[in-house]
Amino acid sequence: MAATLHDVAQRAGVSIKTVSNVVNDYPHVSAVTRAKVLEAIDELGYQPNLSARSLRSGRSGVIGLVLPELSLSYFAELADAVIARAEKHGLVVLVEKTGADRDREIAVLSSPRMRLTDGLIFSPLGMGQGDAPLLAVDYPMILLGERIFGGPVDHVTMRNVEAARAATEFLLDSGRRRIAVVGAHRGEVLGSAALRLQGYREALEAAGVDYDPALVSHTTLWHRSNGAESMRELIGAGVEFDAVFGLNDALTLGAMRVLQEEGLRIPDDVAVMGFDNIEEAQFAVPSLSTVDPGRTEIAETAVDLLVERLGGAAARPREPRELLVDFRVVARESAPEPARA
Amino acid sequence: MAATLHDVAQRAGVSIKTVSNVVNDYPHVSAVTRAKVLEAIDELGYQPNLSARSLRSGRSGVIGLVLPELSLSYFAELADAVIARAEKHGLVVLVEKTGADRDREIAVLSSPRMRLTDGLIFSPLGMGQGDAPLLAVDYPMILLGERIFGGPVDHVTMRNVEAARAATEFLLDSGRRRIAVVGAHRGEVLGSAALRLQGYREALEAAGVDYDPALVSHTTLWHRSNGAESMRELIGAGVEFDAVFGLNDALTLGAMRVLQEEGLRIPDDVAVMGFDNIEEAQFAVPSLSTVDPGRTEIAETAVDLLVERLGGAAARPREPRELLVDFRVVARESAPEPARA
DNA sequence: GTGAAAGCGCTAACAA
DNA sequence: TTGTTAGCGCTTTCAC
Repeated sequence: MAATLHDVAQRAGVSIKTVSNVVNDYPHVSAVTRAKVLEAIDELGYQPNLSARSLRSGRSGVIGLVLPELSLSYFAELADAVIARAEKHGLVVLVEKTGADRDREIAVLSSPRMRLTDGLIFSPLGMGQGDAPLLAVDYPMILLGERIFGGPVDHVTMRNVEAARAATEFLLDSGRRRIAVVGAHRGEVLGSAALRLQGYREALEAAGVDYDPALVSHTTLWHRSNGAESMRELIGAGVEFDAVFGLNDALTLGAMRVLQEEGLRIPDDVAVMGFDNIEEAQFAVPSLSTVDPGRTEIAETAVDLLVERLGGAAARPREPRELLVDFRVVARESAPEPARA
Repeated sequence: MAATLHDVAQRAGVSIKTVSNVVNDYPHVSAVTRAKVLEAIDELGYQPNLSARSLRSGRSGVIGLVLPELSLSYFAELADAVIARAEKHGLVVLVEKTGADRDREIAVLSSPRMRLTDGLIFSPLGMGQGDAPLLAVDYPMILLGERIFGGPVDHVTMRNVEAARAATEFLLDSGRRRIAVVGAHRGEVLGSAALRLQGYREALEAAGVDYDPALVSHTTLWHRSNGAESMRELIGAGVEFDAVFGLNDALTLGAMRVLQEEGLRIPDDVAVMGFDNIEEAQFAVPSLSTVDPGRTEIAETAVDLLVERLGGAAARPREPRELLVDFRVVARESAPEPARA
């Protein structure tokens, strides 16, 4: 049986409260008493019972992280960063995955299994703008992603439109004019796909290049296989293009693979640009030019904001906040830096 | 304020115990009472307080997963599978990462932050065989990986030696004789690197091919960059080889990239074989032949064993168990199936 | 089939 | 500076 505060108190010959004070670093404890207590703690191998502490204090020291899928590199790297940052605040992370399914996302918001977390970092992929009211939960929550804007909670996200626009401009600057897009979502107005496509269109327009819908291929998911498939379709349909902008890196890597199968040279025949800057992009063949959307900063900001919300009601901001992190275009072999005039 | 059992009982006009019975699906409750209670639960939006339940019952419904790093694809995919399987058992997963640091691994074993988990799935990378006694913790634990064997806990792992031997034999069968190895760990006797190297040597010996230490390159970590670096060293040293066996996929993909930078054709000049079968291997250029070590099965077995240990003491096996999952060699472009006689 | 009461281990008033 | 006491919300005997 594990030792309790009681056991420690008995052994040290003090009251349970004194032990509690020592354990919680309450300052007004005499050095002698403290030493006695610490010794007893050591001898008994005492470890506080977190369930009890949590029941009593209403705080568990656990935050929840809800993601579509951990096997997608983007989310794996995000989770890694969240866990690292949480640890700095003395918090541990409960990871839940939804498979990007709207119903499961909604369910998790009111799931009792999540009740033992102090707050949530929530990255939906199935829910949409219309579901925003559902985010008005009675615990602290930080929203990630670009499925819902202006909701009732803090929101940390990337500059999708601007970043996609910059990526497209990068390709335009290097002389490309027929830029195929991989990974659009049909009928989507918000969401990463729609926003990035919008950035693409803005860049074309600014450069006076006509938008050609034939260049835009649609997928449901954003895995490597979807990118590969889209690229086969584009090529099969005889669409001419001199560049590809993939709406995320996984898609783009899949597409790049098919380009090479087809004997197209990268970047000579086709320049390729991705989005996400996952670690893999750097070691692909050829290495993938992409947009670094500030993933680590998103993770860290999300944790920091959540911790703020967890703090005393006094320090807690009343209004939901919208935070945008910085991005940058990373030039690699698949789309080298254009020679600037 | 959230509703409690008490509130529900009051509203339904029954005792707190009856509500508890309904919540816990205790069978002997009359249909009328049950309906009344369920209605009250619904009206109040009652959600059980898991901290209280956990304090009282001694079980939290949370299991811990301790990994070196979530951003390594192998572990990300492992975590994904663990979370999926845990959910089937109604459990949620707390993920902790250690950065493969021995001290942090040891610390996490007795960390109070882990005390609110019912049990642990533990994948160390820094601890070694000598640390086996530290695994004798007083909560259920399942050990993964190949750093410690014959320890005091259940252990689920892959057939490293046999799988590496099969991979090497595959290369030998396709006529390769000078097989470079990427990712060995100097001085290691146990651990994935040592075991896989052993399999490599066994295959060579069985085929009557001499072992040449010059072909074996060493790394500390197993990231893409380490594989790339090793490959540059091998080539720089003028070592001749007609195949590469990378001790994991990430390493191998890094190495493969350098091979291509150097103008070597894969598999014509150099056949390449990895280990892990991460999703990326399938979409690399060229697609990577590799060993599927049964990652999903490892994850699922680990969760299932842990759940068994979580169960009543009656059903609990007394002796630590050692489980090995099946592997298979996956032939792709980087090392095609040899033409069998 | 249902109720009453005890207590899991801890924290936070309040007292001393 | 330290001790006493009352719960946090739930499960679990044990009666009825």
